[in-house]
Amino acid sequence: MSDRKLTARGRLRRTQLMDEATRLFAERGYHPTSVAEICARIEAGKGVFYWYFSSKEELFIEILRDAQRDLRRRQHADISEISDPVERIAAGVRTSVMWSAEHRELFRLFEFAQTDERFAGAMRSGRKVLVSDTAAHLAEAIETGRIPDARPEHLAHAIFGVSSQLTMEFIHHRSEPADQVADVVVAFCIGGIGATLP
Amino acid sequence: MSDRKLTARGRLRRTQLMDEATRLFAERGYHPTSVAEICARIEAGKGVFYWYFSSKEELFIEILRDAQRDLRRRQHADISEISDPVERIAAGVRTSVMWSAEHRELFRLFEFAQTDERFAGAMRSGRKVLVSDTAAHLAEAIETGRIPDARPEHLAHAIFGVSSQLTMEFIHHRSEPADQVADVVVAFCIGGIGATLP
Amino acid sequence: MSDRKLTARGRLRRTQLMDEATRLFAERGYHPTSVAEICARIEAGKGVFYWYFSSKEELFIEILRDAQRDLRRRQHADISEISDPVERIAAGVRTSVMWSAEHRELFRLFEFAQTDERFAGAMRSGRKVLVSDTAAHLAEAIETGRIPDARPEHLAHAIFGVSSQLTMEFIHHRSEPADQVADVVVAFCIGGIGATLP
Amino acid sequence: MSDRKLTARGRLRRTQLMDEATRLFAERGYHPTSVAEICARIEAGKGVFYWYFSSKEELFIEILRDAQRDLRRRQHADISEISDPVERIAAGVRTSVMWSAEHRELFRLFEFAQTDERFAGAMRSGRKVLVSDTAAHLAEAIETGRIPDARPEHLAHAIFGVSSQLTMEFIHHRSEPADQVADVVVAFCIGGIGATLP
DNA sequence: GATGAATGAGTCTTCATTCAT
DNA sequence: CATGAATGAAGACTCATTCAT
Repeated sequence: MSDRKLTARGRLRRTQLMDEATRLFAERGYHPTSVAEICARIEAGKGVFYWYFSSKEELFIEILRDAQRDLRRRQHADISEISDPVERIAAGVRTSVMWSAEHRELFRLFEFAQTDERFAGAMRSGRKVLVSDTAAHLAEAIETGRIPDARPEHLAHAIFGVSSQLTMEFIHHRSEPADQVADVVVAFCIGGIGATLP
Repeated sequence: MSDRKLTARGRLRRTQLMDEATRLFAERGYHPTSVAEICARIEAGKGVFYWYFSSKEELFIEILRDAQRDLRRRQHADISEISDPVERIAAGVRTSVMWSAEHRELFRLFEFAQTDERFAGAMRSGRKVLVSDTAAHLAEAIETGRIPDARPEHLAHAIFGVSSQLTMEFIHHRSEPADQVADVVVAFCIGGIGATLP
Repeated sequence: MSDRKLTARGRLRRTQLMDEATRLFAERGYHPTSVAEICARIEAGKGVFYWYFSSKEELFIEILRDAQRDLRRRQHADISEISDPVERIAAGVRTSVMWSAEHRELFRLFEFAQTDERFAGAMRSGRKVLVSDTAAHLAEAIETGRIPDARPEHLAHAIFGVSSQLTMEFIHHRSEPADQVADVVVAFCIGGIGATLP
Repeated sequence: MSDRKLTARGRLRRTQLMDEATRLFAERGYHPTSVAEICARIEAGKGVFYWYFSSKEELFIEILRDAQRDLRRRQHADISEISDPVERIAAGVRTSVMWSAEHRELFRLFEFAQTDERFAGAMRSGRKVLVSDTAAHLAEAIETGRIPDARPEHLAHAIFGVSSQLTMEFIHHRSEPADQVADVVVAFCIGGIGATLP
């Protein structure tokens, strides 16, 4: 389905569909959003949807994958030149908070996706990638004695938990400035892994 | 609805309904579980359901509230006699991890509830209570100079995030022993708030 | 589905549904008839249908089975007391022509069912039963020297073909009197198997 | 539509379309086969279809007509030189069985076409032609005293019924050799009309 | 208190057909 | 001639909810 060759206009339509769906899914949830409504919003017949996606489910998975890919790309870009592993972790965390602040809708989708059997798999594997990036830096920090010994995976998930929770509560619900929240997250995590920043 | 006076048998029926619903909602999600199925499982007609609950939505909210109440009660019991605020926090965290380990299904329900407009409100207020308990201990710790200055609410949410994430990943998905995971959570959080335990 | 216990009213509803469906399927075909229409005709909501049948397909198969069972019952009744195998065959053929004359709609359903993969199986097994009844009489006739040797199955199917075709053309399309058509069928078949009637 | 002047390539495309449609209709039925699928199979856009046929219905009718024409042509060829009417009938029957054996798919299409209002008409008139060819030979046989008096049309339809049924069951389903089945058909029919072959 | 039955709006999806390019 | 894209009516089926008995 997603491998069909599309014209320029086709690509546009497909993107419209994904954007609108993302918005609606985030606003009212996956189940309460109907295919019909997504189409209506972009002023297209119900049929277009099925020209570009084979099912509502497939569309959602596609959105999820795209988003995870995007976040990861950005983290790589922001981190690549940093040599100290702890600073790398701090930068990665900051990036992820900022990204979530900018993509409120995608963030919500991630939350939901974790709770539905059908998408939990896709989410888990996506999260695994993100988390194991962090875990690698942590392993390096432990080996070089920068932080005390511990299981990198445990720490990486803890970091992930802090970022998610604070982003959701303070950025999305209370609209505090994203960079200040990021500071808090970084501080907590650095303390949590037993490191100090110069 | 919930204030109706029930006979002993009535109370039993009601509890059966809630238990079965909890199981099914956790297993396959709220939307994919139909009222008909819940009733079928306890071998009752669909009418029974509407005798005890005015809607599927109400039932779910009731489940949520019960669960939050239960967790809080347990935390109070486990904490009440501890005088050091940091130790109190540690004990509270440990309790919450253990509780989540024992109530896998309720934990999943919490996750979902956060993602649906209809239940997010109920969840937020419930979480607020839990979190503000922790925040109170943190405020005390800050005032008494046990930990460096910071916004208690920020820290409380960070703690909540670590507990949730590690519980989900390591206890529910990977089945690591709950108390060991609790140790990790506690250690990370103590470090995160800048404290040390004797 | 079909094993649900029904009240008197329930049984009535179910029968109404089957009758109306039979009529519509026969009139315009299986595919062109929608579940919605069947329900509308008996002035019921779309949901009733699915209370009694798990799918449109299941309903059709049920109709088919009922009909085959009915025809067979009637043949048994009409034949049981006849001792000469050839006369038994003649009587059976006559019964089947008369039955088809009376149940024009069911006859049409049989025709269609043969052409659709999903129902061909059910039809084939139903037809097999009918045909093998005839084949048994033929075998007896051959053994007792009443008719020349030949494969009973071949003959039975030939008889089946003659009945079907003449019923369809002359009774259903041209409305000739059923008993006269039955005479023709019997005469042709008796000649076909190489017998003579006293 | 069908009278449009086509280039060589156009004729090829049109034939491909008909062949593929015949195959698919026979395999899974008329309704379950979509225009899109037919086009996909010959690797053409959906537009092509509507360049050559004005509708799915028209295509099907065209297939039907072509087939009936072909069968009739072949019967004429096989019969033309035979002077005895009974032998002519026997030869015609044999031809029709052999043709059906070779064109399994078309045979299935005929069966279905009879059951759908839209095509029943086309089928009936086609069958009428075939049957009245046979009826003519029968009339001659009756006039010349070769067989006992009876209504030629009745007999012709009976013959048709025997051929169809035995072909379907023994050739198409049980794969018995076509010529042996043809022998059975011929024998039964000769007996049925009260004739004997020298 | 409880049940079988009914309702009908709403869901996803399919498909014949049309049309701009 | 051909294609990719679009349309939207129609279809099968689900489900929360209601109600007569």
